[in-house]
Amino acid sequence: MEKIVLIDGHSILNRAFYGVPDLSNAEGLHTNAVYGFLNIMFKILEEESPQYLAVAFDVHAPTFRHELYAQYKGTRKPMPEELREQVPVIREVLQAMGIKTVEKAGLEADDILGTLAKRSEKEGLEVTLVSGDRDLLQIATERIKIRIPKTKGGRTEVEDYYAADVEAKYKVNPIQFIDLKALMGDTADNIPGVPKVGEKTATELMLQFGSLDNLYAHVDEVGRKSVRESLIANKELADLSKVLATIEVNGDFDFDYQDAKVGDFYTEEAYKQFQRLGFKNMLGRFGNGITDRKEDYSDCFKEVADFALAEEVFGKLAGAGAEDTVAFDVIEDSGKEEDFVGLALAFGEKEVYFIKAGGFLTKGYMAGKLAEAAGRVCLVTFDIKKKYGYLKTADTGKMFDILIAAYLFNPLKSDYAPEDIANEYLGLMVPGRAQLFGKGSFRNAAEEKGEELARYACSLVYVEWTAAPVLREKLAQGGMQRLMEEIEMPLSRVLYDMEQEGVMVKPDELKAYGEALNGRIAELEESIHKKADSDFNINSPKQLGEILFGKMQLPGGKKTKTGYSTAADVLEKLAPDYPIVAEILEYRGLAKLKSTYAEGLAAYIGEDCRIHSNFNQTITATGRISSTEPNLQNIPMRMELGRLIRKVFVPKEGFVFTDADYSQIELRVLAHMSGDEQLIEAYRMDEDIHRITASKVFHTPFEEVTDLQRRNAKAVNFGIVYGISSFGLSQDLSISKKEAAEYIEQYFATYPGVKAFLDKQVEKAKKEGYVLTMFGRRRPIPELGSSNFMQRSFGERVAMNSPIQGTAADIIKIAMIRVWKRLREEGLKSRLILQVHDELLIETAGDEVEAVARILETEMKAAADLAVSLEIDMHVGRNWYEAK
DNA sequence: GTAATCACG
DNA sequence: ACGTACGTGATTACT
Repeated sequence: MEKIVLIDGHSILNRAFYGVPDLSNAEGLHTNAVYGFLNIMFKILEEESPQYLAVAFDVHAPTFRHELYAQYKGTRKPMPEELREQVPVIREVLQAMGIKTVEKAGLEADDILGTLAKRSEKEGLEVTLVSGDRDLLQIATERIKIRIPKTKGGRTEVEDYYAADVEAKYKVNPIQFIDLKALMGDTADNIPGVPKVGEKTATELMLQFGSLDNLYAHVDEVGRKSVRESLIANKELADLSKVLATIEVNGDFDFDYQDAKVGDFYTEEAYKQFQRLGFKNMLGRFGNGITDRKEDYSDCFKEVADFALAEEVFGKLAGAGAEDTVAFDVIEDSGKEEDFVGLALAFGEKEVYFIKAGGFLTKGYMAGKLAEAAGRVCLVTFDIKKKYGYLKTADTGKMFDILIAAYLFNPLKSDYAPEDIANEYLGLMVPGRAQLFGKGSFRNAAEEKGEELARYACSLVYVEWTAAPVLREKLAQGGMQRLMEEIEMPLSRVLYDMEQEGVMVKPDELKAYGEALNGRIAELEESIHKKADSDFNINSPKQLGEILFGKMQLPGGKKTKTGYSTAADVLEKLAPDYPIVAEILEYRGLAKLKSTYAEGLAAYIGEDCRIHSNFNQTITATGRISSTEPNLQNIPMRMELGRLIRKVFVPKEGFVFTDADYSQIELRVLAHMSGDEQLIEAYRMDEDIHRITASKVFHTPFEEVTDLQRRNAKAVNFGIVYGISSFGLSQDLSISKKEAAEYIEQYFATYPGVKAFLDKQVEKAKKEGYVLTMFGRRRPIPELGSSNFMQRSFGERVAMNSPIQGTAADIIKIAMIRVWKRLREEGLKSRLILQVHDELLIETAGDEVEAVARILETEMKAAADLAVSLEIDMHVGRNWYEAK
């Protein structure tokens, strides 16, 4: 069936304005609302693929409903200037994209949409109506879907309503929804409603009487006296509200569906508009090929097809000197020989080559040539960690990874694809891999789309070669040159080695561990099903919530929008009183251990009996490393049963594990960065820091601090690092918000330097838009510009936390590099194999235990020079359990 | 593909 | 009044 998408122009623009942080283009024109509007529109279009599209706008002329409203309450609240100036802009952009806009004097956008929706439905079209305004829910039917986009946590989510969904949510059908609104009113839409009647009462009244007319016909049957009297006294207001709430569905205007046919949005004109507005990452939607509309460099791309040319290209590489920069990329999906499809090299903007694999280019030959150049020539690539296998050398001094550089420049992005980097830093459009080959492999592309593959490979190294100096310069300007050269680039080499080494696990013991859980899991499952008198799926939060809070009527239901919350903190409160809840918690714990750890880890054990996890360097917002496939940074520790899994992580024959972790590195970093004398002094005392804090905060002699006081002080210490809020602390300690606030106040009175430091971070972030670690790593905080309270508060906490967490991350990275170097330089057999944020694990040769201990101790402590000492805890053991 | 849950620092 | 601790990744259920 054909489909039409109708968009409520002003309402979506409005949503976008308040949902997207303030943006402006080079001319200083505000663009955030236009940007957000287009994002929402593209998302909807991708999901719906309609044949027709139209956007409705209000005309700025008085309308019937405006007048009624004016009689009721003066004039409409004025639009902020920053938004007002964007209204003509979005119209121009839509026009440039060939998108139909509709407006009609005397009709509001709502009325146009209502009319078009009903008309289109009669024409036999499926209708999707996009608005930020719940008013339009009254239009919903089985074939008219209302979509309401919401910005949540930075990204847009869309709520969908067919008629049935309206009923499910509001308990009234779309027609009754008008009367419901008339009763309860809506301040956002300037519908007065009946005083004393809010959402709850209105819903009750609608359920009882079915309609506004029927309600007034039987108004004396209304139970509550105050409501009844208000209804009678305000009948006129109710009628007015109903008129205000009713959307016109028989508007009188012409609409030619041919004008609304979806065509190619990506016109020359639209391109110019997007460029003017500075929407670089949307430029990627236009066409294929490098088309910056100035010069098409792809003319200079060469696919190397004969041996002589290949020799010439490799000769160029061999002839390149220390001052020359060569960008290279290996085109492959895995390290397997058969997946290798070619090598791309760029010696300059106009010297770009793709050498196809096979024939005269083997992987070994390529590796030899690359290794020869490595360390001698400036080498640039994207994601260098994947290429160290070919480069051999451990010296990263002359290497530059544009992926890492782009990450450092803005660590908040979820994707740093080369084509995005080209867009952002070069203002260039290049075809992305997915765009050219979809999900297909390179090998497949080589067979079926040889020409595109060559072009892709060439544009890849072209981008690398061209973007590297731009990024270098940007990093230098941002004060991150040393961070890049001395920390991140060397670290990438360390991470490569760690991935190669992997960690040995005992498959049989892991299997036995998993099987040992089965008995108890089955026992708990049976008991839970019996107690609930239902064979439901305990793993389904939805079913579980319905059983516990619905069927069994346990107290404390409600929480998430999709149903009852069954999270551990909710269940833990019930566990003492309800055996079934305690069993569910135990079941959950065991199921997690079995699925994620016992079975999950087993799937990653290689033929060498080792797990080679990925250590990602360009994921986190703060500078930490992350681990995937599998995540080895969240192996159980806190509970004994889970902790036992660590016994299956073992060193190889003749080796032991040495594990060293920093003692409270974040708090020490805080002491240093804040310069708080009291906190620094506390650390110099070389005593239990939480106990000292408790003693100071609760004015208790050190020796008399109770366990509870210590526990509370510890929680406050953690809270400070997280960007304290009294609510968060109260949740953690199960105390009142007031008490939590008092703890915090006492804490700040004790450590005034800490308070000053945290305030300064927030202030800086508000002024500059970012915060810094000790080593110059930046974390931008766009949330602070938000008009949304919650987002802004989040931004404030992030401003407090990031410098601390990020500096700690910097320090352990430095330690890793230093430890790794020493192990190599001293010719030791021991290897760094894991990092868990504040912890390093070394697979230590039996005869190197003392040397390794010395290296860890020295290098971890010397990684940074702080006002307080860096302390470590170190253990040696036959497995990870014993070593930790 | 997203939400809920829970493992770690 | 707003509704929260900071940073991650894997699994499961379900749309």
